[in-house]
Amino acid sequence: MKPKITLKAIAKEFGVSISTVSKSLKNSNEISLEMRERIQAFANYYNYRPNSFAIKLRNQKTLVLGVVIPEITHHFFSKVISGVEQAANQRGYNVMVCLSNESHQKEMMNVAMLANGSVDGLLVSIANETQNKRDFKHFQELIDEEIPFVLFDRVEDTIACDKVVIDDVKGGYNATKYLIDTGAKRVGMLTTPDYVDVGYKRKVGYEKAIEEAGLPVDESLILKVNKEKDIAEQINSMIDREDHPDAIFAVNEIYAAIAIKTVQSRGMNVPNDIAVIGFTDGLVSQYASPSITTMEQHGFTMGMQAANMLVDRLESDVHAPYTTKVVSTSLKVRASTKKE
Amino acid sequence: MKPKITLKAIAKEFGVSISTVSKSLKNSNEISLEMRERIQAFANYYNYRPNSFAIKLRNQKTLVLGVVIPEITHHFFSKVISGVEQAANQRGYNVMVCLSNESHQKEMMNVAMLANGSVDGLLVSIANETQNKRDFKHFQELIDEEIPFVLFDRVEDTIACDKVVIDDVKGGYNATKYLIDTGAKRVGMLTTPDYVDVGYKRKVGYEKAIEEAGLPVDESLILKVNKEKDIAEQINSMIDREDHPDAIFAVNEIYAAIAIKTVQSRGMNVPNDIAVIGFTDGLVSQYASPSITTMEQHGFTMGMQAANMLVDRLESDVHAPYTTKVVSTSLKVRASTKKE
DNA sequence: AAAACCCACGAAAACGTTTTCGTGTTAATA
DNA sequence: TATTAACACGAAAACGTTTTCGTGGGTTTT
Repeated sequence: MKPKITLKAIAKEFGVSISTVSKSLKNSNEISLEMRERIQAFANYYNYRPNSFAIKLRNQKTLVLGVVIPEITHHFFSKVISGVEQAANQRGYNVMVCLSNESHQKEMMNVAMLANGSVDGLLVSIANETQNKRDFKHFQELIDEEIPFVLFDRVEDTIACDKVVIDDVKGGYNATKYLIDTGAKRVGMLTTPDYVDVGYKRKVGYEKAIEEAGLPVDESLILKVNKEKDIAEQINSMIDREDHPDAIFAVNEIYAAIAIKTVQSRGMNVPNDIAVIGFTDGLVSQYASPSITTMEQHGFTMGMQAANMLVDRLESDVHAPYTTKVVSTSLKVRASTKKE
Repeated sequence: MKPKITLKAIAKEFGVSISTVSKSLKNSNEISLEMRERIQAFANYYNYRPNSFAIKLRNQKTLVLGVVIPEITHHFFSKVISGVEQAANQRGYNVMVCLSNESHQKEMMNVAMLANGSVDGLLVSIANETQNKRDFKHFQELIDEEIPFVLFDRVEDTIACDKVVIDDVKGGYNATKYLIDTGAKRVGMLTTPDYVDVGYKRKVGYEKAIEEAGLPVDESLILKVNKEKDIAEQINSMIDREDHPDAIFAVNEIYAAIAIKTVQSRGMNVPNDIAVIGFTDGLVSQYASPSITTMEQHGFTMGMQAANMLVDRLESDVHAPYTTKVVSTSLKVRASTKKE
């Protein structure tokens, strides 16, 4: 990198002090108009830009927000990033993205790295492995060091901080209720292991809707998908029975899409034989055949909210009480479910 | 943020100089073992971490790579980010992501911002609008300031820098040739306006394959999709004719998916009546019905390559001659095309 | 006993800003 | 004419680190 021009160099050029140059460039009327104009013209010509490290060292602020997410290739998370980026930019901040790849180890490293002066605050969605191990000491360190952070989507209730969450219980409830309202009598569910917070909550909502409708909760219709094994095969075992469900609530769009393909491959029709509803409105839901009815998660909104909460705390009262914002889901009816 | 402990504070605590503390923490044998141990224990207890701004001010290095991409919600770009992130991390760098949202203005702002000391170098994929306007002066500024950068995927040949590209001409050629090899006689193409570099190149490959097969190039079968208008409608106008194509090469997976839905909605079968091949192996291609045959772009590989090129330049010879790496595509056969 | 050497540490510069507090000169006021 | 005010600028501290170059006191060598 070319050595950039500094105040010192300009000062030398004009035979004045550094302070004079600094003030001139800030257009301080402490300096004579003539001198100001000459220095400004010179600085402009040489494209002077203050050294950002020097500024940051002085201000102890980076104007950068750090984001740690489990996976960037999930449509939902990329939407969140977009939202974070937009809100951050509007408020004069930039965004640094780190990926945990669902690894506890990598999440800790990223958090530690970002907390170590790279950013003013962070936005984190917790990795599955971290939720499984229930090891949150890296967040405790943030609290000890008084570095503001907000948890979003995949949160942990016991951590004292700002949070932005989807109302997953309600989302699960509404999705299931919609299936029941459109005629389903036996609703199956494709979910994650219980340690995945959002999967668990959606299941709670699912069970609530089933019970409210006076239907029996059949544990054999709740499949906790093991991502390590063949997913289609696991789903197939639910469909390949006499008493297969007549509707399926999938906890994400991928499971929904695989379910649809599995149903179709067995010669059955979606939604007539088995209706399917997903979660997260990604590209797959839009372009699958049939297109998939789903619970929209509004990731973009969530990202904006989270970023704004963080900047609010950064710029106003750092010790304000913590709040939790709930972003509600909304039903997007498409072709994979029956009409009311 | 809690005021962090500094060398000065430790020095005061022990009644020694700052240099002694600094050296002790670096375990320099200039300092007596006893003093070293006492200081290290103290620093450790108070969780001392050097102030990163001070370090950066001193070293004039950030160990951060900036990335500017048009859209993060494109699966291809999120794959690239993953690759960049992994390669960067392996080599001790972090990644800062900025989105241009296909806007020329925002791209310029992001590049200027990142170049202004936030990062050691950048990775950019050019926004459509920039390609359309052909205004690349922000890159010229990077060159003038000698800030290393590498362009990837959406590049501009006239800019002097390192590049990583897909062999789009060959990809377009191979995709088209595969359609012809599996029996197509009239191959249509869904592409972008010509100013989108990658779309243009894929079209060149398409035409080459058509000509080589001794088929006529029918301009009316080449649809330059206007993203502002209803895409399905535009595609429909190509299918809704007596002499509709018997195969379609779509320049991305979204157009491919929409084409499939459009064909199906007209009561025709994919691939028997019209075969469809896409570009980019995203989730849509995997989960559409039928699943979509496509040219894999290997975004992850591309990201890793680009990041490594950048770090290589940063860490070794900054004035080495520029190179262009070509990442080849590969055909992923699925169900939207006929078998050979 | 003089010369050389080692040890353990400190002073200070450097990185580039911003900002407070002078200070010397000139012009306006009493 | 003496006092004050305005003006235009400079010195220096502060942000936190690293590193070079001393230096004083003690120990070992000839």
